Amino acid sequence: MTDDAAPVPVEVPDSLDFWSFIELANRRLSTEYGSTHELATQVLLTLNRASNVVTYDLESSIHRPRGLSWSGFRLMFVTWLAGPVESKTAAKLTGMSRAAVSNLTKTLVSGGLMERTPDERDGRSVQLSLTERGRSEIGEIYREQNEREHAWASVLTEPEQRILVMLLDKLITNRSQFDVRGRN
Amino acid sequence: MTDDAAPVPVEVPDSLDFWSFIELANRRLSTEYGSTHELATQVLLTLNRASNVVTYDLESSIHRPRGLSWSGFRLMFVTWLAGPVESKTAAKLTGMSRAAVSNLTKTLVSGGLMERTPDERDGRSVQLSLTERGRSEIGEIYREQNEREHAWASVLTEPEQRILVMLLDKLITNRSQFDVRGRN
DNA sequence: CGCAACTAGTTCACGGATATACTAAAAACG
DNA sequence: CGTTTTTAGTATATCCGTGAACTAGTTGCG
Repeated sequence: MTDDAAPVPVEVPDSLDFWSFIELANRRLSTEYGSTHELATQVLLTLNRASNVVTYDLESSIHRPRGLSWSGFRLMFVTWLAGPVESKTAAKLTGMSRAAVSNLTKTLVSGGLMERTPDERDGRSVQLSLTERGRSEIGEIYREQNEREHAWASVLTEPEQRILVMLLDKLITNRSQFDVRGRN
Repeated sequence: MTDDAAPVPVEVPDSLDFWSFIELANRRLSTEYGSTHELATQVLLTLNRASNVVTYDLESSIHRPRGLSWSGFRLMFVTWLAGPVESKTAAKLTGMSRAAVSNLTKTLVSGGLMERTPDERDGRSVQLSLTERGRSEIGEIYREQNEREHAWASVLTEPEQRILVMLLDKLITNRSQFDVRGRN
């Protein structure tokens, strides 16, 4: 294993970008840094980058122009599809913290897109639902986003898309071997 | 196509979670909402969620405890592997905005992990590099992260991992058909 | 040359997300 | 029943990242 003292000068192509960097990383990690689980790094680096690129594109082209944040969209989307939900459940389904949901809700309620009604049975919890306007907005926004999602996904064939989903599912689901950190 | 007026009450299993929600979304979108590019939604939803779960896990188990943010790690990682880089390039390679790099650099420099030296040829730009300590830190941190990356990735066989990388690459690279929004 | 256009980096105001600590309601349990 | 523990949600402080506006250095071109 190489020591980590000197920054070995290496041919670093100056036309490097977000993507070709992964290759560079791969090369340097294996040749200079010695035994690492290099493929694992590549998988996760690629996963992250793909996700970020797509998310940023959707957020900036669709949601921001309408004054909605990415998280705002997610919360509305979840509420739209999972019916009225407890705040807690919304947090689980969107993958945000409960605090985040609480804050976001405030914004969306004051914007007239969501409603927060106290639960009758349980005095602690709150039911989130969309207002009439919220419902029609999310419908329209989803339609728009879906077109763009389609444009993204279409560079893969349908079988490829299914395999991708399957692999990602497997990556996340079969992870009971170690204790994963999750929000809350 | 169904109208988007009433929130149709539907059996929403109350044991719904982050992952099974994708199924529910799929079902409702196709049965009630009519013709959407449903598979596209599924692909991108899954992509995002997988990325978020893994990122959150790595950040909270490895980087936060050491007082480093996820972005801080990324910036150091890039600087480590791509040698001294201009701030602009670092932004490209990490996928952050130039402003983010500028802010982060301040923190890392004052923490003694990075150095910022003005470029001799171009009076506007700045070269970023790691300090001795930064270099040894990132080496150690990477080692640690890599173990956990390995644990994550190992639920897939090696060929599966390669296919996953390939599909993600394709998803992102072959997208010249439409104009993707990127930072800066 | 000299002015316009561009480029690199920084600063600032803002929104969003987190962790922590808190309030209040419900459940558990003797 | 009453006390303890758990659970739902919210307020606060803080950090991080963004876009936009700004400064300053460089390049292009008449």
